[in-house]
Amino acid sequence: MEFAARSGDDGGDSPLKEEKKRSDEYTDDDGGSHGDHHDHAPSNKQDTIIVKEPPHMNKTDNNTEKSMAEEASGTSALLAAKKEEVIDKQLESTKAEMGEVREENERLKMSLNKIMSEYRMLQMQFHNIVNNKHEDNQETIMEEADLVSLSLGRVPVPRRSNEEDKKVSDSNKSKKEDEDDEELNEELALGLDCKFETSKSGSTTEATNFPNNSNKEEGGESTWPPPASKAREGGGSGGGGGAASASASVVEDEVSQQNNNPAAKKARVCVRARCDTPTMNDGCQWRKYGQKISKGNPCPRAYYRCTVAPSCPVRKQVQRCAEDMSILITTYEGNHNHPLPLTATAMASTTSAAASMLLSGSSTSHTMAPTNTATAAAAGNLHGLNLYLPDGSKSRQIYVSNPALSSTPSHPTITLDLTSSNPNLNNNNSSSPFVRFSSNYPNQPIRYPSSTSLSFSTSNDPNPLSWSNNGFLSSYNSTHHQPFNRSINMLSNNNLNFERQQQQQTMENFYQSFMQRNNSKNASSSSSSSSSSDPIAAATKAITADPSFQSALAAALSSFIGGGSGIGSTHHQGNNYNQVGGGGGDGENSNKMKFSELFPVSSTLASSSKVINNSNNGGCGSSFLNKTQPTKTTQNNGSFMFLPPSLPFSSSPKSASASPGDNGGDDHRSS
DNA sequence: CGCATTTGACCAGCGC
DNA sequence: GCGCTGGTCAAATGCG
Repeated sequence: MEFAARSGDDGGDSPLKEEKKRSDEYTDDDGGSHGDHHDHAPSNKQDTIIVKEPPHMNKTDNNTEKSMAEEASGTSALLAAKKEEVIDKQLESTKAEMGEVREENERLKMSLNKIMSEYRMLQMQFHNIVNNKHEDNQETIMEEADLVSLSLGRVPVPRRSNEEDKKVSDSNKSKKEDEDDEELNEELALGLDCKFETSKSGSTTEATNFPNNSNKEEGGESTWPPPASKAREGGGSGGGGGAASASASVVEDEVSQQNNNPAAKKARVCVRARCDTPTMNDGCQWRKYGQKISKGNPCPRAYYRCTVAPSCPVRKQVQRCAEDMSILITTYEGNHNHPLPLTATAMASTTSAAASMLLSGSSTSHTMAPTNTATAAAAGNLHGLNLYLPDGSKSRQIYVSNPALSSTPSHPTITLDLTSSNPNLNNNNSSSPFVRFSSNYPNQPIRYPSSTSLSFSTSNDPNPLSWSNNGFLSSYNSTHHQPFNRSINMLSNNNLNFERQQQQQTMENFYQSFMQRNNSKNASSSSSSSSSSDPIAAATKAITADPSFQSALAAALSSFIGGGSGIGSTHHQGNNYNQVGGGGGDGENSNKMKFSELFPVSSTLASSSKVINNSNNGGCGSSFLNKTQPTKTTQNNGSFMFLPPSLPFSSSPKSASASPGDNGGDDHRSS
């Protein structure tokens, strides 16, 4: 800047000075030699000739003619001289101006270079600051990693930081600088996202958004394109073959964005819930297009497709549990490409979030590109999610397993077990229902020990969560929702990346807040034996001591799991196309179920559309245990407060949406 | 009559 | 290559 300022001062004065100087030089030259000005020299010769010729013309009138000639020659000489002078002045002025312009140009260049250099320096400084912060956070997280595997959306800091540092060191090269610019932008975006959850809605939608509303469907990671290999797919009875193909292309785009992971193409969300009716009323309209007897289960599997929109690619499979006929296994596949009914958003958002978790993990397991490390880490963290929900003697668990093996990687399935009677899988507490998300993604490294859990619920919760008509968890008050409302609302932007980021940010904020509180609590009241040796218990204590924080945590988790629609996002429900599978909470039926009723659940682990039920009393998937891959699911000894999005399944299915297909074996097929 | 469901057939993927 | 299985199609059927 110093140089620029100085040059600027020179630039302000120098043009005038130089012009004046050159003007003086011009006058001097005009009176002196004109050797440089060829046009000017001949004219002087011409004047000389004119002066000399008259004597040869007439010698008689020598005097008069001579005087006239001299006068005329003098006049013409003056005129010519003036012309030449004017021309020379113009030329000189022009040259002066050009020189001025050149110099100005040079000064501008110098200034620009100076600014660029300063910009680079500031950029490097910013990089360093950001990296330091990330490293600090990462260190904190890694310190607590064995205690809480809840850093769902955390950005993978270490790799990124290293590479950026490396790039910063090489910032002299232009390419590197460009890369740094990109990196910087990303960093900046992330940083802003951390602070302003709503600020990125528009910026992050370019990749996954679609020009029209129908393309919003693929915002979710739960992109499940219809089987492209099957030519018959488009011409189904549902009609809309062309639209279906368009949707398929959209899905393919989405898939291609997801690291070309074939597994991501067929991700599924399996929901296990007790339901006396043939099917759950999840709010969407379904049309049954097939039914088959699946291996290992005498109960037929019914195939439904969404009929809300003719081109909607969403499929769902409904099947009774073989061992417990009261349990209905509903598997959702695909994303709605249309606005969902208000009553369908709960389930849709829930499944979308689950699929998002699953696919986020899947996409990262195979792609280690530096630019995608954030997603990779998030995914890895997702698979380490292990949440328990102790409710007095009972505990609810949300668990995202991270199985390393999968029999059918092409069908990664995440299971949401909402059955109430299943005993806790890992705990030997026979009466501890829990919600469990499981995924069967193969080759997924476990980033966080799955055995860790965090319990911070109170045994006697005065405010049991319940699912109200409009999809709110009624026990939440608006105050507790506020910190998360923005992020939740933004989740309805139908952008996969954004949604994921929002979820990550929400969880990250939550985590940070939690850790702060935890630390403070430990500092103040560390009398318990678990304060130092058992950070889990300490965290539990810290959280249980603060009901408001429990609610905030619940909101965060709900927003994460439910994709935001579950809490305070009713205004966006109509636009939430991102959901996986059918819709959800049948708010119209107003099953104001208590949370404990909705999520007393057991844990299941789905492996390639086969459900592993670890419960002792017969989850429907237990019969498939022999076929399923052993997962790295480990003992979950802790408990974790979790307020999952409610899944208000209507017990009385409507004729339109409820498909009686699951006849419990009435209509067995043997294809 | 229109729509949804049923159901036999077909196709593709996978494992042996 | 063959058989098994899952998934889908589409004609037939049923229902309001």
